[in-house]
Amino acid sequence: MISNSRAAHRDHDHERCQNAALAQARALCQHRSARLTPAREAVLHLIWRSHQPIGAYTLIEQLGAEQGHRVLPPTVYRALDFLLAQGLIHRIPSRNAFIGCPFPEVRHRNLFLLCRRCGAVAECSADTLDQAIASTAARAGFAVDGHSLEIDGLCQQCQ
Amino acid sequence: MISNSRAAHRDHDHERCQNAALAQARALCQHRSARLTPAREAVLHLIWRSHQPIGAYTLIEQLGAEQGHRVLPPTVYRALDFLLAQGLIHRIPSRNAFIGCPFPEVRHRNLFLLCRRCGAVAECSADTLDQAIASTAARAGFAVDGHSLEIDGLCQQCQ
DNA sequence: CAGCAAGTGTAATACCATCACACCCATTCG
DNA sequence: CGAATGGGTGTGATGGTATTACACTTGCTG
Repeated sequence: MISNSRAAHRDHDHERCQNAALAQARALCQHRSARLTPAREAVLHLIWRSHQPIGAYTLIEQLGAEQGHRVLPPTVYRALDFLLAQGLIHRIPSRNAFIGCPFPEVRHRNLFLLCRRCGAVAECSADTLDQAIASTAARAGFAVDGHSLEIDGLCQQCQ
Repeated sequence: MISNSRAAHRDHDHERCQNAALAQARALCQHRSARLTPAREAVLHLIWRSHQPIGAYTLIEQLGAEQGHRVLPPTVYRALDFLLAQGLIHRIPSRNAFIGCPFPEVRHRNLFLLCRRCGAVAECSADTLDQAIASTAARAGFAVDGHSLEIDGLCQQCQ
């Protein structure tokens, strides 16, 4: 099992957390010959400002403020598409919002822990859970491509 | 484990399936003293016309056609809110769409099997999976309120 | 019958996402 | 060298999803 809940749902040195994520993203993109352009990196940076999922229009607004001029939706959505394709971020469907992926280098299936009080989202991956999903689907004769699992509740610090 | 995948993902007498769902909804609402008004029942009926999730604006359009006059969004959203609160339907976040619940009388956690080919959605509930989710969350110190699990893939008939 | 709560109708608006087209720029290759 | 190509970006318009605010009705209840 991998998880970033100890960071996401607690006080921590987020400056460091954020810088590590960006450094990793740069390294990964270089390795893949994927172009992490200034626009894309700016969006990733904004997403990593917190552990709360952020909406596309908030990004548009903040990016506009940063750059001193109006930013239009496709600019941000294109950056988001790239970051999603590279596995650097995830979309949280129930929130129509985006969150940085703490494990972009590892192929994994996701599980999000969404705290209803602080709003922070942690990401986990657990083999036992993947197996339970696979076997439940198998019992219905269903061939699994992928899944999305969001768990709502209270993180340890907010209980 | 409960599941409606044998019906949802196969040919079946859907007329019967639909009538059963409506009858059950009426009985349940009566038992709870919840008012299944004509508007609400009309929306539920439209949702049960198929096993594919249906969007709010499709409902608005179809309801307008049925009633012979323009229907506005709040009309449908209010009905949806009621049906969701009564557990008679579910929302599929990744699709922004709604699907009838085959087990409204049973308190359960949901798991949806979404077929990418035929578009039909089956609902399952499995204790082993609930336990795996609970234990994974527990390892992160997370107190679970509820969850949403969507599994994408191919149903048996579409493989 | 007054007061209240639930349900409904309507217009307007907010929020989320995509399309279509133009332009720029770096790379490639004749 | 220069045309062709393809990826990335800027911009206006549009499409799709959901909520707010306010007015009105109806049925119940004190």
